[in-house]
Amino acid sequence: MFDQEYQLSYFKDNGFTRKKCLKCGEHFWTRNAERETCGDASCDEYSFIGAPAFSKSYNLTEMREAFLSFFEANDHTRIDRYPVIARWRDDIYLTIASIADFQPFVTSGAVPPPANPLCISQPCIRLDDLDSVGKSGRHLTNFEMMAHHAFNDQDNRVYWKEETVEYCDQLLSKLGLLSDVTYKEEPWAGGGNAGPCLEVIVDGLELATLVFMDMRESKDGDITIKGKQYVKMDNSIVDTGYGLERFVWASQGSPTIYDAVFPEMVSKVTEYAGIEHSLHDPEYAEVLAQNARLSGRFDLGMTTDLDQLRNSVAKEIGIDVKRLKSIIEPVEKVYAIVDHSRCLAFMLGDGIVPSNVKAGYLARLVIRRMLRLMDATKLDISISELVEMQINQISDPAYAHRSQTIREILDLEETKYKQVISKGRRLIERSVKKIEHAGVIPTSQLIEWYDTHGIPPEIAKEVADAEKTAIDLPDNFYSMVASTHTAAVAAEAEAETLYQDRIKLVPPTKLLFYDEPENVSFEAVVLEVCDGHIVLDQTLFYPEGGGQPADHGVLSTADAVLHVTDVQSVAGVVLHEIDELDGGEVNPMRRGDLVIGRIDSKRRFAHAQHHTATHIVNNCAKIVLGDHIWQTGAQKSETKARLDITHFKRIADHEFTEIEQLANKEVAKNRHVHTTWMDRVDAEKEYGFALYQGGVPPGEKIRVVRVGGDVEACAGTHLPFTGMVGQIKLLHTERIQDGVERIEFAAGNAAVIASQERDHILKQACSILRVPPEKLASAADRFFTEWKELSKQNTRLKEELASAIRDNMVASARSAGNIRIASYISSHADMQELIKIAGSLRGIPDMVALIGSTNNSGKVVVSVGKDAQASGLDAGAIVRRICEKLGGSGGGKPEMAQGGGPDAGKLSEAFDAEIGLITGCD
RNA sequence: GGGCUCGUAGAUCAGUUGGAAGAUCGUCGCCUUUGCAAGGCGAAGGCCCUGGGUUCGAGUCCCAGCGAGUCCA
Repeated sequence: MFDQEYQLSYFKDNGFTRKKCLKCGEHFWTRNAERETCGDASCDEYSFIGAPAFSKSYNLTEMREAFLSFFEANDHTRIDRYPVIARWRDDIYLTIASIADFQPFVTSGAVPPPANPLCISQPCIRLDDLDSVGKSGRHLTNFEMMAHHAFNDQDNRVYWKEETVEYCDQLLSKLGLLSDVTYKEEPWAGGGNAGPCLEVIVDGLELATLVFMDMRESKDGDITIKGKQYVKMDNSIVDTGYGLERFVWASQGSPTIYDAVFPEMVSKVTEYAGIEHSLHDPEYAEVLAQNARLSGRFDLGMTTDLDQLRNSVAKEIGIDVKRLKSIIEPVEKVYAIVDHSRCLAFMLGDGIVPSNVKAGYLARLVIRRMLRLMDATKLDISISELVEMQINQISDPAYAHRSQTIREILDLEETKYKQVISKGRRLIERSVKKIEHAGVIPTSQLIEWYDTHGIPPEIAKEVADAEKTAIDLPDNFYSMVASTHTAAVAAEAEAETLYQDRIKLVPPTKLLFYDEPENVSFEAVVLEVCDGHIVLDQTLFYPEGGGQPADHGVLSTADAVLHVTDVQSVAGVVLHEIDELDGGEVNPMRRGDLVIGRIDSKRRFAHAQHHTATHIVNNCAKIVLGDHIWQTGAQKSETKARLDITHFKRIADHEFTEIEQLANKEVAKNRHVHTTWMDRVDAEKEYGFALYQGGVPPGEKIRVVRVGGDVEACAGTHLPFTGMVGQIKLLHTERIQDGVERIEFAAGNAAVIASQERDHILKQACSILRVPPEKLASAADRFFTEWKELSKQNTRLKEELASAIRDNMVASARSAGNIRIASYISSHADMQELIKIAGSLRGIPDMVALIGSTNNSGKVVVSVGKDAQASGLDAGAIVRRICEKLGGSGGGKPEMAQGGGPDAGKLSEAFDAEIGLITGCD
């Protein structure tokens, strides 16, 4: 496929020939006449280990600089890296490639790139190969993708394949490449785009990928790649990715990428793990080197591959597999720990807050994994220290003032993890003791423990072993867990857009509320009527969006007044939904009608107050809690608003009041609220991605709203001055998810009403207890304590009363054969009292006691002594017989039972009947 | 966004088919001891998370809420 796509004159002019790989059958370009294989990892062994591929050894900083300055010298603009958390995207959590920085708006052509052509070194995080990290010698969770990008469209052609390959070739020789390079042909597809691609391979290692993106996915596309249809795009993008860490590794020729990328950290952690001396052992060195050379061939996603790798390394060196494992596994764990620590440095440095959902969950995943590895290697150091070391290595100035928060987050996570583990151990110990005789702990139990309690099966095994209990832990445990989840994944139904077909034909509605924020009425022409929805040429009605509800109001013509109850924007066209007409009247609006619209200004004003207040509160939360605060959602109404923010612990009372005070100070300053339409690129440059607190708006121009220190891309209606918010009253906080706090508050008149409501509650409570408000707490405390004491006293008294009644009953008991029978009816006793009496009587072997109360409904308790039971009497049966007569039922144990029924008046009669029955039949 | 689990004494947790709220540790008192540790005896300590519902009767079953935990996307 695409054979012709790769016939570059650069190849032909520079001594390259096209060959077919003897092993994998793919085509590649090479200068080396003798080369028969493509050079890819599965076809060739690494040959740079111990024999560097470049004439000079580079570290990360040197290599990055060499790359960027090379492209700068070739007319590329160097741009700053983006965060590893993809704030500007709503389809992915983490930045997985440099091109992700420019998706979706730049790649689609909707927004111009920040520079063209450009070069960047973008830190990326990919957790797909988490299991291979440390073992494969080349996998990293976190890497920097050095890249140069050129964005071509019909008006502006920057460069394409020829230049891209030439740059690559020149860069390699500038870096001092000693070996030969192969360019392997490989069509690329991903994220809805596709195109031809060349993999740049040196000494068995893929160093870079040159993607020529010129197709997009389309159902009726004429080009098929990997089972999907694509069409050619009008624009085309040079998307390259040069693996910084791989270049450094190849230049050093160290056994693994980890040794090349973070040598200091590796040696420090090996030291902490107590294995640093063994690394100097020649046997170890040999094992590690062989393992490194061969591991490139294996894709370690599967356990079988790992076993194969182990076997072939053991064979090569001539040692036992067990011995090999004992040598290599601790080292692999150290590599993984070091890798994870850097991944976390980036994640937390860029502001991810660990959570049980979204990107936060990914951070926790890595944290937990690292802690587990640290346990396994018995590292006597805290996770926060290791991550801090990495932060110092990265030396990003923005990270410096976050280190305090990062330390706190990690220490908290470590504590939480330890709690989970110790809780898990106790849980397992308990269940192991329970099933002692049954034998084996089933896999299903392990899955449940892992799934619901987060207990890793390794820990379960450890505990079970210690308790000498068998455990059924299969190798494919984690995939078994995964399979229990996939069954539950529901298919996402594609939402059908309202009146899609008809709206397509209507021009976008002109939005008046931005330019005329104070205006409440307007004139417009009806463009379209879809049942109860009216489309106008222009409108003052704000359509629901950005957590702000729609405006309400009326649309009137010469002979009709229609109430607008909802307003939605569909692809730029605003639909005004009108209230149902009386008696099924037909919508009187017709295309071309002239209407006068009037919005409910009170409602609009309340929304604006809450919206502006939301920005203020968000900013104050950031000031009080730290700059890891990020809005994850917001909703406004007329009476209150809520704001969800990322925070790693509960908001404390003093923080709550501090935010409230700060917010009201901002209101009092009565600052101007600036709203401007800006080029997206300029706005991002000036304010950063903090703009996208409330989500990412589409389009080249975005509306930037500046409220004091808070700057956000926001389409909502705001007040012109902060003072118009009036007052902000924080109502309460809620933890909607681990790592996400919800602040609820009211603004303006709603704040006054909310305060009044609270006052009212306070007054009510005070009047009930007859205390002034300042004494309410102490009074409540006193009453509660007193109430507890009185109920205890009450219980004691009931016991005393019970024993007095018991004595009376014993004295008045009637004999019937070899049993005695006594009864007692109270007019006020409750169930608890009756039970106490019965309880004190049931110890008398030959006693049958019928105790009842006519308080509210009929209540009955019956006790039957041991001997009486032996003669065939059953308390449960007696109670049931009695209660049936009361219109109820009951039950219990043979020695004591209780019940009741609504018909209390029949109690005495029922008792007599029962006594008659018992004495009669006995 | 979806799934699962848990809220009972200061702590860790039991609590059978719905039928008188428990254990262990800790606390306090007494006995034993020169003292401590340990042991023996005893005691205090509970809005069974909250609110509805079902029921004669709910810690237990159902619904809603609050709080905590965990797995996955």
